[in-house]
Amino acid sequence: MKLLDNASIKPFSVDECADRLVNAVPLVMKVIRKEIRNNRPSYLSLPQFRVLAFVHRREGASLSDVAEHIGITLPTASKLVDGLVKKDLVLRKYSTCDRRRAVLNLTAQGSAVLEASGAAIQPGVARMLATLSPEDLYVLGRAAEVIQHVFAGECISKKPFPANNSNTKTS
Amino acid sequence: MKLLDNASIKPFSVDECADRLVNAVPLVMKVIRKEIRNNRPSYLSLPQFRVLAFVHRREGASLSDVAEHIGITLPTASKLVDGLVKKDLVLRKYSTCDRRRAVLNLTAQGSAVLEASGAAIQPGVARMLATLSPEDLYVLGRAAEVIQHVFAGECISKKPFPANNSNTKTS
DNA sequence: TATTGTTATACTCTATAACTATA
DNA sequence: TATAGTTATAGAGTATAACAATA
Repeated sequence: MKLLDNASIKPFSVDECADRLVNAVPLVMKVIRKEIRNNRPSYLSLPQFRVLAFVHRREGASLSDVAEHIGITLPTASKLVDGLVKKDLVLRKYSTCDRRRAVLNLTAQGSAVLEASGAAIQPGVARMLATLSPEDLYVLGRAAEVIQHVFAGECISKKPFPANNSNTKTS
Repeated sequence: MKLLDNASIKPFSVDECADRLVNAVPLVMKVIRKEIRNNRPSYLSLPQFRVLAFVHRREGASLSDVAEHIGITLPTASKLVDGLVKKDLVLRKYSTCDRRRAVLNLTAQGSAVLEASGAAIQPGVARMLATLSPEDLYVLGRAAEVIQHVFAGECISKKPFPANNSNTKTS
């Protein structure tokens, strides 16, 4: 598929592109954060919400996975998960293969809470885009693809995706 | 300037575009945050860095401006600024027109610290983009433009830009 | 001995409530 | 009475250090 009219575009340098990205991305992030804030239950802090969302994406994740991905230390992750376990949103078992390793999963209630909140984020952003031309929408959609391709690696744990091990026991 | 080969593109819906944005933007944000973390002086916390950067963008801003923009309460902003003033990075005077209103400015040292740190963020992102094709760079650059256009309003205080009032006195 | 996670401790960030000073 | 900011208090998030359990 031919995307651009190559005869007429003036390409951006890597540096200029990075500049623009550094300025633009936080603007979107601010809206996303606002939506999360407004739509999460009041008893869930933002860091807890992030942990909950991560466990959703990576059922069976270990505490180290959480810490590494969210960018916090192990003790902090431990305490955040403590809170989620107390609220009955996350189930913390320990792997029978390696009994040191925690195996985190959402409870039914955790899934419900996350879905209810998460569903509200996208529409908030969509409202901002409502007035854009099809061409602008296309540019944004394609840019998101490029970003996924280039930046996704940063977001994936170096460790293999944890098998959703059913050989677990409750703590 | 003709940007897209309209005959061949399949436009994204607003919803799909929002979906993609919600997934892609945090990936870039994570890299930006990492760069900030790695390049700010160790005596500056991330919230303090954000306040410092805001005062840089809005010399003469009030405490309320800081609180509203960063998304924190007035007492929190007050304490963060306290720390910056103690570190001699921010100067807090009070307007002579309205003696309740704080007037915040960077000290020479504050400017120096911010510039040194800030300069390092963009190259970190640029490194991620090094392998992209000119076409992908173009898409990212254009997307940033669209985002600026649509989302910039969210980031601007509703109040008029504070005049850099020289009629101030030290506290 | 190395790895996974927890506990202890201390500090920053954060908000709500109550207050002061100014308008 | 309303607004800008500070202070008091309490709770959450954070990291480093020390520890326990397991591999």
